[in-house]
Amino acid sequence: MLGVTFRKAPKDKNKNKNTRKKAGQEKVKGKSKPTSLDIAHLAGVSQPTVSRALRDSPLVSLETRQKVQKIARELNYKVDVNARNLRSQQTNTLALLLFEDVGGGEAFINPFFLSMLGSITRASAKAGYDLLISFQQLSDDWSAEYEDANKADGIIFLGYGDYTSYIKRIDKLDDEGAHFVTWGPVIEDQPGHFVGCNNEQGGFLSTEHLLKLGHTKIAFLGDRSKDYPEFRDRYRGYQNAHKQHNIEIQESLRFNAFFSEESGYKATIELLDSGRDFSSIVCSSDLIAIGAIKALRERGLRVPRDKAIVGFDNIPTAEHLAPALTTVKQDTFEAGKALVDSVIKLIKGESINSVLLPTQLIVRDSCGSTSD
Amino acid sequence: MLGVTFRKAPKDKNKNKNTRKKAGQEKVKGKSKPTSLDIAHLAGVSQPTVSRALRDSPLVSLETRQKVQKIARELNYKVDVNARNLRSQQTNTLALLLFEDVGGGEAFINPFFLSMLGSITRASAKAGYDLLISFQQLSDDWSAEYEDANKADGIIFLGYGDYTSYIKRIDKLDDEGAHFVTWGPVIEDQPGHFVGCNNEQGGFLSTEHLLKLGHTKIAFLGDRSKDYPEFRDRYRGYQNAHKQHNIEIQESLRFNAFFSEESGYKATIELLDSGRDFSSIVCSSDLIAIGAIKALRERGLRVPRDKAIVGFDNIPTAEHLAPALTTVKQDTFEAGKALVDSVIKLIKGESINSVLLPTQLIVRDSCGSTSD
DNA sequence: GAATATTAGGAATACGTATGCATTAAACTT
DNA sequence: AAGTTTAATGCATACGTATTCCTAATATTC
Repeated sequence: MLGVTFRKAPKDKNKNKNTRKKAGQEKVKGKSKPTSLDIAHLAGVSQPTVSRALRDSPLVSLETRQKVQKIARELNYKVDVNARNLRSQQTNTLALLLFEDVGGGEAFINPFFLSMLGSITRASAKAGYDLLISFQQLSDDWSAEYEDANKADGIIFLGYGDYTSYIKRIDKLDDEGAHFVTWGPVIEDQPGHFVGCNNEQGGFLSTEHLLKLGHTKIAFLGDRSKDYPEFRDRYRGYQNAHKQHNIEIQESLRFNAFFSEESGYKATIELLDSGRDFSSIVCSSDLIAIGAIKALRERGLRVPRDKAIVGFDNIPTAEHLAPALTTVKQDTFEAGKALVDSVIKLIKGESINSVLLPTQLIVRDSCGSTSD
Repeated sequence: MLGVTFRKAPKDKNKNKNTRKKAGQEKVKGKSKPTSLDIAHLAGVSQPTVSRALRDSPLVSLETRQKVQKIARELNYKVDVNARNLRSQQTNTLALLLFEDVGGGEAFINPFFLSMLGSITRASAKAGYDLLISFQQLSDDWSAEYEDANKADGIIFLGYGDYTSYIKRIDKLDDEGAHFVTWGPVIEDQPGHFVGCNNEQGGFLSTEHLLKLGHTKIAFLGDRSKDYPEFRDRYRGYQNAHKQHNIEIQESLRFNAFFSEESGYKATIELLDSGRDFSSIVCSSDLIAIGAIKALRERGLRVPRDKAIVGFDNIPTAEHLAPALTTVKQDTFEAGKALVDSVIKLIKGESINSVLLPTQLIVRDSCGSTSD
């Protein structure tokens, strides 16, 4: 019973074990990879039994299982994922689609997303999924063909702002029953599920911090259009904080700025050139804050002595800035976990709700005295 | 000839187009995905013809090709990559294995690698390959099963330093004829191909910069073991620069530091506590430099007035540090391109050489007067 | 106008796995 | 002791594509 014999006489000519070659390129040193059939022969069992044994199916006797697994180990056998996926119609892979409108070339990626990318990678590894990563230009005619083509079981969308430009596609995805989760503010009337930070709360925290420090003329740097809902929500927080402190908002202190250092710089210059009176700035992102600080410094203004600054995101650079930036932390670690958890639940057919993560104020030096 | 008729009468019962379900989970809204066979029927041709037509094979008449492609578009057909890969034995996918010994948990990823990750992602997208990303702990019993399991056609290894711990596996990979490229210093006697920056040149540039500024007592913060060849090479550059300027090196100014801010901090404290005389520090990485600056500042020393500092890597934070960090730039953009190019060449069976990228000194403020 | 080359497309099959069903032998029931 | 359950395994097949022949029809040659 233990004799390792071929149950099936090897089919005369075409048992071409070592003749086979990888299509095209010559793998000089490569012996062809072992298959479950090879193991079956060596173990004296059938291929299906090998398949079951390798996955520890109780349908196979313990003895057989161990024998098969031992042989597999010796041959350094690895299941061919393409065959497995094809057969089982699932891939055990998540796709991460990162939307960022870098103007091609070597423009650098927003460090906040880079952090997210890191945490998502970790989370999906921990969950036992492979992760496929891809950049998409907003301008592209992207087709989220990842699930259509059976490359992935689910999709995570990552990107700032202008989701409107691909909402129609999201609609289609939804129709097709794809499993996807989008990073960003929860948008009520949109299909799909969202994971995002509580931007309104964040805007509230940072503004309140300044108000408590006695500031009353607080500028706001962010976008005014509806294309960037996270900015809109941060502004709402800014409004709420003012309301709660009975301080009137001056609309004229609100300036457009987007995600880059440059835009923060420009907006601040505009603000300064406008001649309007202000003592501090709430920035919608850390990059904007960096630009703002640069502009202020150029004009001979010191932070926080002359103007106080708050950022948003808590990118790695924030703590090393001079002055160290007081900012609102988005917990990328938790966010990554939540995104991955959510898609996986979707894949498994469980129903989920959108997730709203809390934000946290990180007080450092850019607002001056940290009186509480 | 143009009549769109079924060449083959649809096999009685089992043409179960819409009965089919994705194994396991119910895709409530999901119609089953169209296959090449579906298109074949609609176009009145055979499945192989569809396969050829979709890839614009000249074996198919232009007329037929267009008809098939039109139908495919209408059905939103996407080739099933698993089937394709299984059949063609290639995946059009690269695997990026990132080795970093984060102590589990939320430890953050070295920003330099994050940049590399970004550039590799871009480069591989540009080359038409999907990218599979995965973290590996050095301590793990990792098995680079990506190519074995036909998940990827080639592998990129990314990581600092201690490659010795997995060299045996690399050996095995090499034996198996896997296609892989490793980021890091070229190691002569190791199998495989490398892409790396010219660390020796970088070390030379930074040290020379200080020497030209008149410094003669220059400390070096990096690793002394052989486990981190990049550090060893940077030190060599440090030595060469001294030699060229006829300045004696003081071995006692060399301290161990690895990749973290903490280690840079500790090393600097040690250095200060040793009471040895020095006027500047060459740091083996920007993170080390950040730690060093922090330590100096704590001791009431100012950079660059009291001590000059040079870093290595040019991470995004470097320019925002106070003072802005003079450092050696590793061009992550080019590096990503080179890595991807190299693996792809390997996959295509072309022979390649290891690549040594030039480094560049970025002069900012941390070394004081930028006399030339 | 017969022989040959060319073109367009189909039939058959392989890629490697997972699963529904059938089969056999052993264990258990009454 | 005959029937029934259970355990362990094999058979056949499907997943969806790409490729290697092959065939038929048309175009080309002398």
